[in-house]
Amino acid sequence: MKCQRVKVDESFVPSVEGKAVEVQPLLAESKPDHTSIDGDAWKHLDIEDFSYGFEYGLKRNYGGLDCNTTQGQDELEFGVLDGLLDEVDEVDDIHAANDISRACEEFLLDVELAEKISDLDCAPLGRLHFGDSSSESQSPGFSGSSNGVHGLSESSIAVVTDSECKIGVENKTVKCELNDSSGDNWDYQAPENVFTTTHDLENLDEVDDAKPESGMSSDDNAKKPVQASNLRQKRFRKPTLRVISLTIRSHDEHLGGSVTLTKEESLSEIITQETLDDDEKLSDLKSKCINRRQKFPSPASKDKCLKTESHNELNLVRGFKSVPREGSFTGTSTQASFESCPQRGRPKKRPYVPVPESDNEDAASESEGDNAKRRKSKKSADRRKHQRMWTLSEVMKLIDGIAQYGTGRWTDIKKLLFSSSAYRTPVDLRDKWRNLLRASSVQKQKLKQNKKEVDQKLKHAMRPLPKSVICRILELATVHPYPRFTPGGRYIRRKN
DNA sequence: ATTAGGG
DNA sequence: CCCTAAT
Repeated sequence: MKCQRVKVDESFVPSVEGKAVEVQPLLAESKPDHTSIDGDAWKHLDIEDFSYGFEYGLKRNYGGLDCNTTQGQDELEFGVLDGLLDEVDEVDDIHAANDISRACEEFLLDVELAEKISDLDCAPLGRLHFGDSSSESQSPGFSGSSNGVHGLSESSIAVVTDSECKIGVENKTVKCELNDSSGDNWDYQAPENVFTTTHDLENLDEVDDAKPESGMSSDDNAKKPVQASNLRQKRFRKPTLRVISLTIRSHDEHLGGSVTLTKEESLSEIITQETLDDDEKLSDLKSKCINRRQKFPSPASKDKCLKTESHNELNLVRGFKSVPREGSFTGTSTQASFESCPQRGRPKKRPYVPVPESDNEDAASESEGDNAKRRKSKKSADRRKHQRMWTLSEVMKLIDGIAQYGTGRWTDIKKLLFSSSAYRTPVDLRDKWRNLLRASSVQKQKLKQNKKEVDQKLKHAMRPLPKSVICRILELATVHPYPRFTPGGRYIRRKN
């Protein structure tokens, strides 16, 4: 097994060194002391390890056609990554190495982000790189995972463009994933769920409406049906993931703060377009990315930024898995069964609530017993926030619920619309509504000013909400005034 | 137990 | 999100 080699000799650069060598300069050039990340995983775990495992996972996907990764397995792999984060030193056996490799499948989801980013990068910069980069890289794009990284050292832009142009469906990406994820993101075997209700489509339109604001180009996005090839392409591009992440950052550094803001905004917008079920999965990643940009927007704090960048990227992967697959479940036909026996609400004390909380699926697949054991042995929930990002779909569900029940019946809304989300207590819903009110009113004022330039500066404080959503919120705000008080000052419940 | 409201 | 007070 190749993975053994990696494990045995950490300094050994495997045959995929094209990757490792290419990527590292990027890291090195901006962060010379990348060995001193605050006492954690990255101190011991070098890029090579991941790159290698990365490719391994890729091969495994296509060679073994291991697409029907079960939720439980993902769960376990997530745990493995978690363990890596916490105690890399304990990666001391073949199993561990194997786990690393398989855990890299998790980059698949990450790639979706990368794709969106690449859209961003491709469009504004033009397709200048199309020709040269494609000719530059190895012919069949998919034969090796290294090609995606090829040429990174020369021009990170080229890499992005390359990956995108190889696919040749540049503008289809978003839509495809929307459709794809509306059904089943993980096992591609449930085609009947691929197309969801018109409600989702509505949402798509709404997001699209808000999209032009970012000034980015996804204008000619045609809503094309999902095709198996697209799904495959996503996997093929897996290797570019990390590179693209790095690329974005490097762009920011080179081009300066203004661009950073733009990217941040667009990024969140794009990610928001994830389908309503899928974005649940993406939520954590989204928050990670956005936070990352917010935290280190200025090129000044380069070193620090980079250091944290790597760290965050690990978190990113973890966060991805941390969002359970229940989203895709609830959004589809299986929802009924889930709702019939709603999960008991999140523990009253809310101790750590390892975000995944997909115990049902987890228990279902008992394939990797040792892995489970490994995960449990680690205190994996250490750095995990007991916070869950609100996704656009959730927000819209909440808005729908408020439209139905008005404000003040949060438990009802929770039971009816968030029955499948063990997290999100009624209080959470209310808090979120409160925040939405504030945010929407603020954005409305921004709309009046209509100063995009100045606007952007302030905008990075809050993640832009689609205009349509803002409208609904404002509308609801008038219909259901939040503090619902009678003239006498007493709170009244809307009867219904 | 649920909600309002402040931190 | 968390906590507390009020209901």
